[in-house]
Amino acid sequence: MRSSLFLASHEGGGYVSIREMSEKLNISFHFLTKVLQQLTSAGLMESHKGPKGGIRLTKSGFEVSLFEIVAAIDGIELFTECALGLPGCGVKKPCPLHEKWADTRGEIRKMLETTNLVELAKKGKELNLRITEQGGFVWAS
Amino acid sequence: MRSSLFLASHEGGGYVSIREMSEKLNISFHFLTKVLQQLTSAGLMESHKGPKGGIRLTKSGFEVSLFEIVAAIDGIELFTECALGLPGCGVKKPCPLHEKWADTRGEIRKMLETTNLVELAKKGKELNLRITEQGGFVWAS
DNA sequence: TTAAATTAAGACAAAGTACTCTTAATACCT
DNA sequence: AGGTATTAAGAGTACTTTGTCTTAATTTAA
Repeated sequence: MRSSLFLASHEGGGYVSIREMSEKLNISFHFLTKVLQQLTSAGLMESHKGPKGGIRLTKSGFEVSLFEIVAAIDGIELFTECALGLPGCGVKKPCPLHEKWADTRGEIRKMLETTNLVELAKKGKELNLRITEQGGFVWAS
Repeated sequence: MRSSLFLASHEGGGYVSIREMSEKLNISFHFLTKVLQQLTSAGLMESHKGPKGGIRLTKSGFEVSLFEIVAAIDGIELFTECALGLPGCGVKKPCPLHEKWADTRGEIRKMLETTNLVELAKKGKELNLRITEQGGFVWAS
């Protein structure tokens, strides 16, 4: 999410090197690379090798919601599975928690789905909100 | 949660053996024992050794919310930590997601806090809702 | 055409979580 | 008192997740 926000705030929309991003966000280069590979294969980002290469949001990535990022990294099990772990739990064969949990996970999902990456980055830049530990307010130029 | 619901539906309120519960709920005996130890040391349940021994909800355990069960097993980090993992994220030094995530985790917490164990068990018994995989509707007698 | 700068991929390692097993402690019953 | 049924505790194992490292592939630029 932090890397996605970083890229979304990158006005030019050009490629940003993973090395640079890893330093600005204080994330291990190799680890960040792995995460970005996942987001790339999910179609949210695209990469380019070689000098002047790097990574950027795809066109659709710019309009992507936080939900799609979560889904790409963690999957959607959270939003589909029974709170008690019972297989096949649903309206037909519900567990006692089914209804309440369905509501609640719906709220979580709604929040993620209605939160747009670019909006969030814009707000972050305007209000100078932080995306690094140090409270450094590092946004892509 | 399943074991707590099972005990909450146990009318007499007497001790139920872990062995019996593990068989009815289809949970490994040793594993269930560990989980129940956590709930016991959190004060939600009390145990008794020897023949006729077992485990039961404490007085307060009967009025406990799901939140207390979650807190005893998984801790409360989910309800206090920053969605981006930034230390010290709060109203003073917020991340761009802070407000939305604070709202959402509040919803989750509210649901858990306002859901009472005994109520849930009662509803479960009345509507014959399941707490086992097989769709067996096994509630304590 | 070669060197350098980059990401990709997969093997590897470490840490954390979930689960199991063995032994000890305790309580009941005869 | 002694045997048996039970939970407690801690060590141990296995699985999953997280994170790292090495090597390969690709692209640019001189």
